Amino acid sequence: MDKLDTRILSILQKDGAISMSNLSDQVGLSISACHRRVKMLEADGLITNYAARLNRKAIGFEIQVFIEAKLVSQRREDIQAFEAAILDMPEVLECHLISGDFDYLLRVAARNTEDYEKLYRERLSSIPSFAQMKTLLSLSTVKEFRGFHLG
Amino acid sequence: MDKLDTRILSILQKDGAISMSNLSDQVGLSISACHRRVKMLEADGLITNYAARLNRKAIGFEIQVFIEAKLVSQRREDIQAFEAAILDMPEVLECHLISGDFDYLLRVAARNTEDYEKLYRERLSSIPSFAQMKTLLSLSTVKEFRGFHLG
DNA sequence: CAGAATCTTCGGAAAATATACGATGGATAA
DNA sequence: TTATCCATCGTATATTTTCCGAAGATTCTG
Repeated sequence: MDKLDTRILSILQKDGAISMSNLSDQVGLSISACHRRVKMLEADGLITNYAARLNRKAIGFEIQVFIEAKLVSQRREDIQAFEAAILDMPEVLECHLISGDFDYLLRVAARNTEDYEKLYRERLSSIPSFAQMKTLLSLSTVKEFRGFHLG
Repeated sequence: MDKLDTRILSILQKDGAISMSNLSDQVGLSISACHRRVKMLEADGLITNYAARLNRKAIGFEIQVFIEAKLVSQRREDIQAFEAAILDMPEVLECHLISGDFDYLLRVAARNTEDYEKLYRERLSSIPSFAQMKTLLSLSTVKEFRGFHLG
């Protein structure tokens, strides 16, 4: 991954729908050379996919919450049961196994507070291996993810 | 935003580089009708942009960390100083103002532990309004963000 | 039922993407 | 040093996709 690839990735992170000719101009390559590199970056798995980013509030998700969750134990069955349950809940946008007092950090979006309360009372709390949680309500987004800082 | 728009958004969240003919097939519209709706969704701001998603580890960021941060006070100047500093740090991928014991939740990526330590000792801790933090090291990603669950 | 909205199909121009092929330049080995 | 190989580039060309308008059909709604 040289300077040119880095530059290509930086641009594509910000604008994945840019045309090849525009992209090639910006990195200083011919269209075909640029095209070849992009395909290479895709084939090598550096670019996993392209996606439309949506405006969370505009599509009706008023609430965003981070949840620190703790399990009843670190036994394999409990871990697997919890992770399977999480993977099966589309409202849980992401989930990370973490170090610290808690075991997992989740990110959840909900249309409103009722939906969120329902989710956490009826779905999260009812996972058998689930022991305890701490809710961090996102009051506002100071900085939104717009890609990694390369180079 | 009707059923068709929802369907279009769902698909574009997963694959922002899909061709119009493929997309229109999947939603059951003609190419031009589908094209019109997509442009509308963009113009209305439901779709904010398109982006390439990168494989974090493949591009060399071994470390991902969540940080809960607390300020010395909730005075306006301290808040503004902190947020300005955060916005100026490209290693901080996102930052949310949150409810709870801490004031902010950050997500940070670093190439290795040394880079991370350097970042937090030299850059984060040195923000004047910064008082205290708790690091949640991401040990593994159980579920990755792949878009909101619509409909 | 009438009007509004939205769809479909068709067509063509413009733009973008993909492919083929030859040229250049650096690295390696005789 | 020179020949050869390999990676990467650029130009040119072929193919596909996008964009946008027009005209008529269909669906929804009051």
